[in-house]
Amino acid sequence: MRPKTRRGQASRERLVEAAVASVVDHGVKQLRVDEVLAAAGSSKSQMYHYFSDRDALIEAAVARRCEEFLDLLGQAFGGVSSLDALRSVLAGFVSDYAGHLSGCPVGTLASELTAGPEPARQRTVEAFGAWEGYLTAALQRIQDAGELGSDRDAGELALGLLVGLEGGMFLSQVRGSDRPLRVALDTALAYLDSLRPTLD
Amino acid sequence: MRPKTRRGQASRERLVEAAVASVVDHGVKQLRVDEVLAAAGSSKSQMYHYFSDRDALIEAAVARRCEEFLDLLGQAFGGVSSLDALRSVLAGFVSDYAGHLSGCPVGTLASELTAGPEPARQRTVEAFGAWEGYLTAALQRIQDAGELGSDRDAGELALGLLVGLEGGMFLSQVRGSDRPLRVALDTALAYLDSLRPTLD
DNA sequence: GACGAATTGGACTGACTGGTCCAGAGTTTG
DNA sequence: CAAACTCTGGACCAGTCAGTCCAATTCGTC
Repeated sequence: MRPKTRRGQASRERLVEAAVASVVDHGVKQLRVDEVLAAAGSSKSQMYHYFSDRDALIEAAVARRCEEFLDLLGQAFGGVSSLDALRSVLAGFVSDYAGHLSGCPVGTLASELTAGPEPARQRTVEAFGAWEGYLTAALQRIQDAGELGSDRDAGELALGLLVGLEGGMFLSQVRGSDRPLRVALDTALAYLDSLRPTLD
Repeated sequence: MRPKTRRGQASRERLVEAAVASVVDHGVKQLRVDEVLAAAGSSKSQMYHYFSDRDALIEAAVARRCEEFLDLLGQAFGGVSSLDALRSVLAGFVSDYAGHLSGCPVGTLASELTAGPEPARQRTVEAFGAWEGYLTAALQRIQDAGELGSDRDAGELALGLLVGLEGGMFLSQVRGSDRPLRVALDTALAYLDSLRPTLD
C-alpha cells in the first residue's frame, strides 16, 4: 500500500532506508524485521501497513540499493569514449574497492537471492543488464573513435569485462586482497589494447 | 570427537554426507540440523557426539565438498601442457556447467561464508588457492613447451583465468544462460593465443 | 470542530530450531 | 562374562522471529 500523507511517506522511507542498511550490513537472509523496525524507530503495524510481508520489504531495499549503485556506474562510464578514459575509470573503481573489499553491491545481493524471492532476484538481474549496457555503450564509443577494430563485437567485450569485474571483486573479497581485481582488469585492458587497429 | 568403532565411523560418515547434500541443496545458512538428522537416519545425540555444534558439522561438509571438487579439477588440469589441451579441458568444463548452471561449488560456499564461521570459510579460501595452483602449473607447462612467451607471468595469467571462471559461472547462474561463461573463457583463450611467441 | 481515513504502538501468538540431557542399547576388552 | 566405554533415541527446553490484532492517535477535509 502506498502512503497517502506526508507523514506516511516519511515512515515508509525510513523503513526502506533501514532495510537497505540492514541488508548491506548483515545480508538479505539475515534481515530481521524487528531490527529494521528499531533502526527506523517504527513499529510492526507500520511495516505491515506499507508492505505485505518481509519479502516485500526486502524487494524494496534491493531495488533501492541497485538504483543507487547504477546511478554511480552510469555517471562513471557515461563519459567514457577512449581506452585511456576507460583505464582511468577502472583504476578509480579498483582503488575505491580496495578500500573496503566488501563485495560487489549487486553481486552480493544476486548471490544471496539465487534461491530467494523471485521479484527481488529479478531486480538484480536487471541491474546487471543495465551495467552491461553502460559498458557496451562505452566500448561502442571507443570503437567509433577508432580505438577498437570495427570487426570486434562491443557487446561480447563488455560482457567479458563485466565478468572480470564481478569475478575480480568476488575473489578479492574472499582473499581480502585487491590483487585478483587488479590483475583481472589489467589483463582485460591489455587485451583491449592488443585489439587496437594497426595503423598501416 | 572421533568415532572409535566401525559403527560410529559409519554414523559420522552418514552425517557428513547428509550435511553435504543439504548444503548443496539449500545452502549453508539454510542447513537445518533436524533435516540432516532425518536424512541420515540419525538422532540429535549422535550428531552432538561427533560434532561440537552446527558450525562444526558445516565445516566438515564444506571441507568434504571442496575436497571432492578439487579432486576433479586436479585430474582435469593435471595433464594439460598445451594450449589445445587447455582449450579442450575448458570446453568440457563449460559444457558440463551448462547442464546445471548451479554456481561454482566452491564459489557458492565461499560467498555464503563471507560472514560465516571462520574455520569453514578458510576451507574455501584454501580450495581457491589449490585451484589457482593447478592453473598456474598448467600454464607453466604450456610456457615450458614454448607456447607462451617466457616473459609472461604464469601466476598472473592463472589468476586472470580463475577470475574468468568464477565470474563467468556466477553471471551464468544469475542469468540462467551459459553465455557469460562461454564468452569469458573464449576471450581468455583468445588472449592467451595472442601471447604465443612469434616464431621468427 | 467533527467525521472518516490514515497511521501508530506494542502485546501476543504460533512455528521453528539449536542445543541439553539421560536412560538404555551395543561393543570392546581384560 | 562383566565392567567400561561407546553409541543411540527422543523428550524437553529456551530463544528467536514473522506475522496478527486492536485500541489509540493523528491527519485531511468539509
